[in-house]
Amino acid sequence: VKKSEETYHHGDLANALIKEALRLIESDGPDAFSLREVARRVGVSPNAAYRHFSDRDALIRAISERGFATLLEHMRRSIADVKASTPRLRAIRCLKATGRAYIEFALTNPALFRVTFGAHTVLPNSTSSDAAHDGDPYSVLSSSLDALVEVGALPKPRRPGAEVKAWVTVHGHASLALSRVDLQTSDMIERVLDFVVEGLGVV
Amino acid sequence: VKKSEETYHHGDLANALIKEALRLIESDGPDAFSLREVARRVGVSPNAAYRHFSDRDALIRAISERGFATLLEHMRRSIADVKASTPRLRAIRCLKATGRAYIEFALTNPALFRVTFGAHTVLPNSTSSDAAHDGDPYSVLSSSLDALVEVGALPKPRRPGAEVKAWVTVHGHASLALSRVDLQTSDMIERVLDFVVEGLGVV
DNA sequence: TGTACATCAGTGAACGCGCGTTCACTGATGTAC
DNA sequence: TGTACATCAGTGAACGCGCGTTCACTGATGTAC
Repeated sequence: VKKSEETYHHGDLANALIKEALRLIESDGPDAFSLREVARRVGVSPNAAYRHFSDRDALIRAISERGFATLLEHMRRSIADVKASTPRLRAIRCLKATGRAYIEFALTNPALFRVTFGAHTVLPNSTSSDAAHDGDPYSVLSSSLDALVEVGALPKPRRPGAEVKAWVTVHGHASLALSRVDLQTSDMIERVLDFVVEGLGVV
Repeated sequence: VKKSEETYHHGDLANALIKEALRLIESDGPDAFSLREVARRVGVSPNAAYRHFSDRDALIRAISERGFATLLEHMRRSIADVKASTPRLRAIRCLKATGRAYIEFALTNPALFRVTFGAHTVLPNSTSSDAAHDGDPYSVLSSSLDALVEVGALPKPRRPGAEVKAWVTVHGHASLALSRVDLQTSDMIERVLDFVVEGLGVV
């Protein structure tokens, strides 16, 4: 992987293309993306990409998946960092951590965020709702809401539909913050997280 | 305007281009937009557009402005239709009407919604907050929140920051509903509107 | 009311560009014996 | 350990395409007298 510059065979071209595509998109916007430009930046001929992706769309899909994975990882780390003296406090802070991670991800990777939640993205479905495995961002959110119920911080009757309420609010803040600097301060972020907690009826 | 098909001079080309651009975007997605394609559909040579728009970007900007205007009109009409027996109920329903109009606008004109709130859009600023004139969607929201305070439905201390909370939530629902059919039902829309009202602390 | 002429709003052809994708190819690598 | 050969992962040239934009133009319209 390290001496890849020298060899005829790149070694890890698929990953290199995705990485470079991310950098390109992040610096010049989602519209600047093109297969040729990415190949150019990696230092490879345009059609080399076709060894790894069937076409332009396949590369975009790979980028989008990378986005989901990054978001998921960020949420997990954010939850892992939570410190609290009581289970109730811990559950509340974990919920807020998921939302904070989501918004921070958007602000740190604005273009990737747009691609990930772009027009053609099929989002994870809420139907697979026994979300014990936490394989995607939505499941992580579900679990943290379940935890709130378990510790008695969220009345059971208020549990249904809580995912959508939380997600919608956090997603809206993340989206709008991309073009409104006044929403980017951590103060405003904490405010919306508090709004979610309140609105859900956490006691 | 009616016999425009016959004449050499179109008569209202600027408007015709915007209208056709909207139709194109709505049927084939924002990426399908091109100056040439729009001109082609209007039945005019590609460069005729340059009589009315300095370049491609100017046309896009015009489309985006049209989007804001349509949204604003839709919100106003939605408010005008509100019926209520008490001032308090009226104020609450007006707030919900603005949100409903916003979401309905997004669902009715998904591509326009994306363009209007796209990457390069500068959104109205909350600094011009003596919003008595209601010249943009944000001001309409502000006014309806003021009305809630006036009738005593919203405690004054809860007023600050209410715009952002409401807007963010509604915008998030609108955005996500574009790719999630399960959020498109009027049931889910009413649910998120109730969530906003509750979360704001309306009594 | 009629005419001269400036101005307006379109045409048609052409430009250079970067794109996605395909083709026939070749250098590097891994494997069987 | 050495060699033959299949396979893998890249190259380089070319394609057709639609794009935004510019050029010199012309037909239609409005205005001054």
